[in-house]
Amino acid sequence: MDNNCNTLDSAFHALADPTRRAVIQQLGKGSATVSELAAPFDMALPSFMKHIGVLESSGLIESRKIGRVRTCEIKAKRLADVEKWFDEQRKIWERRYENLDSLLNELNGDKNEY
Amino acid sequence: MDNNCNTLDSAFHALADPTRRAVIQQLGKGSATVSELAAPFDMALPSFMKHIGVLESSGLIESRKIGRVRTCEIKAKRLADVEKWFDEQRKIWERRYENLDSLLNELNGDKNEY
DNA sequence: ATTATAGTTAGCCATATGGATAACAATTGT
DNA sequence: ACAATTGTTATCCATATGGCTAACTATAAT
Repeated sequence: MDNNCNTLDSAFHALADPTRRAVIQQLGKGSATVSELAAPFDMALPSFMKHIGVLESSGLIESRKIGRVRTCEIKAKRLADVEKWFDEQRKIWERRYENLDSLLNELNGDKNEY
Repeated sequence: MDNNCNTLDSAFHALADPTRRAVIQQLGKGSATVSELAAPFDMALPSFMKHIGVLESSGLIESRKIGRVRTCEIKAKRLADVEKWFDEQRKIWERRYENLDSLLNELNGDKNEY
């Protein structure tokens, strides 16, 4: 996987915002309209729509308008693409450890570093 | 996991840049100094150092200076924290599918949507 | 036909981001 | 001592981001 990758750039950027993550989480439960999605947030609609725009142009969601209502749904595949990046990183850095034990030890060690 | 979470904000933001993802990938292979990490990039050192700063303040890497050399290492746990967010999302949206087959069908369907 | 609903478009604004250069430490090598 | 190496600090700059309001369009609903 290429790190110099627009897809990952925009997906990670889209996820770097609590409003947008919350939208993703909500859409994980099922499709929803823009105003349904916007309801929990204390934010003007045009501002909220920008978040929808960022999510959609990142490929994490998709939407279509029927009548005056725009309905959004999550795109499972794009989330999977991002996870794949993590899988690949893990493969790389797990090579440094002879066995799973030393890896787990490092993970546990980190918990006590602060 | 709370979506309104500074840790995720800064980690996702840190990963939303190809230079920084490449640094993470390189550090996955082992610790390295700032100038070693900077070498592949056509970028002034102060600019590159900002990326290191972003990565470090996100908790994805850690560094310490010995003499005049600053050595960086990856922090496995923070990457794992981010992956955990994906795990939780997957748990949520997998509830919508009765079985793995319909899930896989949607994933395959997405491949042919363009 | 009016009115209410659901988005959209167009600006505006403050701050953050990602890059640069120039000048300055502080170590290390000769 | 002097020079080279390795970062660091201080500005500066253009653009992007995330919020707002005001005014608008298009589609129901009454």
